[in-house]
Amino acid sequence: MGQRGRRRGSIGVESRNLLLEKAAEEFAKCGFHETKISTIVKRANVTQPSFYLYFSSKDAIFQELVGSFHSTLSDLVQQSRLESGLKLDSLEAEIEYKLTAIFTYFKNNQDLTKIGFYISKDAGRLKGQIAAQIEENLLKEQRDGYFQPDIDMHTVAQSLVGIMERLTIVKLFTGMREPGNLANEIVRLILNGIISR
Amino acid sequence: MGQRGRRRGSIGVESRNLLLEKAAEEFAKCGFHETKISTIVKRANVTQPSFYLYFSSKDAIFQELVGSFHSTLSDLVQQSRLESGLKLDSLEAEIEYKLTAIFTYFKNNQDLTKIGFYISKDAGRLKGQIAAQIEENLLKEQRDGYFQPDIDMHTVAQSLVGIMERLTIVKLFTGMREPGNLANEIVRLILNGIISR
DNA sequence: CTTTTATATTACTCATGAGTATTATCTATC
DNA sequence: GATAGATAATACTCATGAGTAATATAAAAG
Repeated sequence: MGQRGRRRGSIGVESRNLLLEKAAEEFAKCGFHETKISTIVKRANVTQPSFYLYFSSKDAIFQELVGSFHSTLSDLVQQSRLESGLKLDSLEAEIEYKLTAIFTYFKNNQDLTKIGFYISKDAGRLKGQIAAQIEENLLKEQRDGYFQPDIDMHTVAQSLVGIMERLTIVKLFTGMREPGNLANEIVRLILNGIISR
Repeated sequence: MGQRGRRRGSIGVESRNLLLEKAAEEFAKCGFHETKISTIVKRANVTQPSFYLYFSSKDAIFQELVGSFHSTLSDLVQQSRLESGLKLDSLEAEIEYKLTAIFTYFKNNQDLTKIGFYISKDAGRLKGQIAAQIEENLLKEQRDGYFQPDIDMHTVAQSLVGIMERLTIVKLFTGMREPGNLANEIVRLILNGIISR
C-alpha cells in the first residue's frame, strides 16, 4: 500500500522534470506509439494521475520534447551564419567549428535528438528548415567565389543534412567519432570530394 | 446488405494483391501504427475476415512489403558492384549508371521505398547493409588509386546513404529531379566536392 | 450433380492503454 | 491551528482496433 497524498519534501517541478527525462528515454528507444504512459510513470516512480497533473496528454509531453529540440537546434543553426569576408583558409575552419557545436549538442542530448530528428512527425519539416538555413550560407559563399558557380546549393544543403543525419546515428552515437572529428571529416569531404588529384 | 459468400469471378490472388497495394499506400502515408486494417480493407473493397484469409496479421503484411523492398534493393546494390580495371573517365559514368538504376526503382515504387527506408523498424539495418556494400566498392577503387588514400571509406559510404535517403525524399519524390540527373549531381558532388579550384 | 475447397460476409470478442473521478496528505499562509 | 492550494494515490472508465466464430456462396473436382 503506497503512501497516499503529497509526500514529504516532494516538489512538483522535480516530478515534472523526472517525467520529461524518462519520457525522452522511452520515446527515443521505442517510438511514440510503443511508448506507454504507464511505463514512463513507473520509471519515474509516479502514478498515472500525477502525470496528468503536469502534462495534458501523451502528445503534449512528446511535443514539449520535440519543441525543446527544435528551438535549440534552430538557435544553433542560426548562429552558424557565416560572417562575410572570411579568408579561404578560415572558411573551412569556420564551417567545421559551427558543425562541431551542433554535433556536440547532439551528443549531449541523444534522446532528444532521436526524437526530434527521427521520431517526430515533423522531423521532415525541421530538416527542411535547417537545410534552408545552410543553403543560405552556402549561396553567399558561392557568390563570393569560394565555391564552384555551377553547383546547385539546394542539393548540397540537403545532402549535408542527410550526411549529418546518418553519421550522427552511425558514428556519433556509437562513439566512433567525437563531434570535432566528425565535423572535420564532413567538411573536407564536401569541400574537396574524394577523387585523387 | 452486401452479398455474402464467394462473389462471381472473384479470385483470391487479386484480392490479395489489391490488399497489398492499398496497405502499401496506407503504411507509406500514415506509418505502421496509424494504419488501420479497417481502412485497408475498406479501400480494397473487402471485409476484415477476408484480410485474414491472406495475411496472418498486420505485422505479416507489413513485413511482406518490407521484405519485397529489401530483396529488390539488395539485388540492385549487389549488381552495383563495379568491375575492376575501369578507366577513370568511365568510373564516374559507371557509378552514375548504377545509382540511376536505384533511383529509378525508388521512383517507380515510392510507397515501398518509404516503408522500407523510413518506416520499417529495421530500416537502419538495411541502410547499414547497403552502406557496407558501397564501402566495399569504394575500398577497391581506393586501393586502385582512384580515390585519395587517406579518406575513411566507411564515412563516405554512410554519407552516400544519407544523401540518397534525403534527396530521394526532397528531390526525387517531389519531381524536382529525374533519377539520372540526381545520380549525376550526387556523383559529381562526392567525387569533386564543391570548392573552387 | 454432389462434394469439396476457396472466397467472402455479418457480427462479434477481447486486450490494451489513454485518460479520469475521488480521495488523501503535505506545506504554506493568515 | 485552521484553511487553501499543491502534490499525490487508489481504483476506475471507455474508445479503439486487432483478430475471430459462425455462416454462406461460387467454382472446381470427382
